[in-house]
Amino acid sequence: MPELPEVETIKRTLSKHLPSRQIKGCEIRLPKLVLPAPEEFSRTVVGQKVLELERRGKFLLLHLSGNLSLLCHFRLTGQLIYLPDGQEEPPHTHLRFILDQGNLLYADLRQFGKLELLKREEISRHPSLLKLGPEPWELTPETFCQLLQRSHRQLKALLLDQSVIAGLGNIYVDESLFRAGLHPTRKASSLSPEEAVKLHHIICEVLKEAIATGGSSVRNYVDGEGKSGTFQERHLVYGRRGQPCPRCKTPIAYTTVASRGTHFCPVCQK
DNA sequence: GACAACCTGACC
DNA sequence: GGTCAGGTTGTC
Repeated sequence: MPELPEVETIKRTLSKHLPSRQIKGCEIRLPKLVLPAPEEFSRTVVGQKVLELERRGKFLLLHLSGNLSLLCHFRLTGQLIYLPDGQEEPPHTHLRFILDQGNLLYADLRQFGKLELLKREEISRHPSLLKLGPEPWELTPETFCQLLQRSHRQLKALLLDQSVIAGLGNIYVDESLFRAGLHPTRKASSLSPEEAVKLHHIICEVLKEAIATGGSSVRNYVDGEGKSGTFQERHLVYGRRGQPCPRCKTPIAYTTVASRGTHFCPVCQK
């Protein structure tokens, strides 16, 4: 499930192939995937060139010629893959951009993702992007600290809130809280300044490490070239329920917090 | 502030 | 054959 490190990896891998490519054709097989409706979407996008790629939180933006931008969100199982000519497309491919060299495919098992074509100036007014909080490393430790101090919410619920801090999802929240030794249900305001600063540092470190290893390939995540990441091999709690805690050997607990499956060590996380 | 809805496949 | 997985939006 693409969170910040996965979307960043998709951006980086696609950036090797897409800039300067021209869109020659567009096949939309799942009408609800796109905005505006398929006919207008297709008519507008065909003939344009890809200029550059940008990531904001879990959103990917493809900036196109003609003052256009394609706003992509993968939700749980979306994939955006550059496919050289003559190669077989992955299952659940719902959209195919035919390029002057190769193809750009959008595949999505659960069909939750969205591809929205916008005029470039509409980006700054888009409701989803307007709501988005800062990237984790754009927050100073002091601002992060104040943010927690002013919230009575559970730590996990706060960190998952994209309007507070952009890019974290279930995997990286669980991993960060374990590494920080903090219980997911702790009230955000109960953290000491030292704990808050440490958590902020750990979040940034975990995300950077995940980007460096190409993201976490749990479920069906692959990058823009269809390749898996390896950060899942470094997960300490996520997906390890019942297995011994790497620090104290207590079985990793699994409960629901903030309506999400939550992995943590009941001994190490306070 | 909690939770259903959107979907399909993997798993019990 | 039922449950669960989880990001976001919309509803209560």
